[in-house]
Formats: sequence, structure tokens, C-alpha cells
Amino acid sequence: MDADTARTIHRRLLAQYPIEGGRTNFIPFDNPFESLILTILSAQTTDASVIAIREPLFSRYPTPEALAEAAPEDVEQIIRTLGFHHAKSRYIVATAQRIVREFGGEVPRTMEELRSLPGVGRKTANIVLSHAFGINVGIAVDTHVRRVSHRLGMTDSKNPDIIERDLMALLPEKTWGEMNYLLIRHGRAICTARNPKHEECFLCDLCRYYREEVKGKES
DNA sequence: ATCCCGAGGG
DNA sequence: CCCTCTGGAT
Repeated sequence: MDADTARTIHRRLLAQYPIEGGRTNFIPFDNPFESLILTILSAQTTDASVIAIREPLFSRYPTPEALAEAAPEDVEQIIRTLGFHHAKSRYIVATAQRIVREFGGEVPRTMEELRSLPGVGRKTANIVLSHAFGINVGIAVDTHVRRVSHRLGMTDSKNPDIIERDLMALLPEKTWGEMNYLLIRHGRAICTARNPKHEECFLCDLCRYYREEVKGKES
């Protein structure tokens, strides 16, 4: 993969998954609190499920202060269509409490502080830093990023550290956070682990996996 | 019926 | 490293 191809991929991904007014279809880049909570809730579920609980959740708990006072059982009712809702409801209430008590009501802006929040691990912290704050801490290589970048041919490795290095070498630093999000989004929407939707994919002409594993095996 | 694959805990 | 938590997609 050369930098020109990577740039073309970036351009097409952005056209398909537009980031308008600092807001994707469900994660706001300009509201760190909502961005953090929705990113925690996004683990192991679908975009549609997250979108469905967004308004009910934030109309009732619009701020860290409001969520910090919530009964986890009430939150659990609102998000019960997500997987792991029992743990997630506890995580986000505890996270809101910690934001209020330890960080003055503001979502913290460092990897270490973010990861001290309940339910926030390496991936969530990385996504929030790059999306909500525009801080390019690198590329969080989750399984979506790993699968999509490998299929496209942006890396030959399956080692997350090497994939991160390859992607950062291929892409301008200012696009890292955005590409991180775009690759995950594409992985969730089209380039799925099983039965990827080639007929809907706008990257087939650049895709190594399609070229070698799909097109190459048609009889 | 099985897989998904993030965070936390053992 | 291993396992568990869950609803939804397939």
C-alpha cells in the first residue's frame, strides 16, 4: 500500500461516513461527555442499538452531574436493549460520579485519567481522545481496525503494535483519529468479520482481500 | 445454535 | 493467559 492509495481510501471513507459539524451519525465529537458515554456503550453492540438509546438516555441525564445522581437500575432500563447493560449501566454512573468528584465535572483529557474511569479501557480512551478532543495519540487497533486494514492491504501484520505503526506511517498524523473512527465504522457497517458486504462496498477496487479471496475464487 | 470481541477480574 | 457479562445478527 502506498500513501496515495491510503489517501484515496480515506477520501472515500469520509464520503461514505461523513463527519458533519463535528458530529457523526451518533457520536458527537464536540461533546466529550456524550462522546465518552456513547463510546463505552458501543462495545459489543450495533450502531442502531446505540442510536436508539441516545435520546432517552441524554434527555434524562444530559450532564455528568445528572448521570452521577442516577440510580443504575433506572439507567439499566433505558439501555436494556444493549448487550452487557447490567455492567454498562453501573460503569457509566460510576464514571459520571468520578468525573464530578475527581475531575471537576469535566471529562479528563489524558490517557491515564480516562483509563481510570470505570468501563474505559485502551480502546475507549483512545477513541475519546482522538474524537472528542482531537488529540492524536495514535490508532487504537481493535479487531475492526485490524480486520479492515489487513483486508485492504494497509498492513501485512496481524500484530496490533505493528499494524498501528504501519497505519501511522501510511497516513498523515492529523487524519489518525478520524481514520481510526472511519475504519471501525466501515468494519461495523460493511467490512464485517463474517459475510462482508462486498456488493455494498465502495473499496473493492482497492481491496486486497476482495481481489485475492473473493474475485480470485469466482468460477 | 454460534459468534461477536470491550472491559474487568481471576 | 483465561473467563464472564448480554442482545442481536446470522
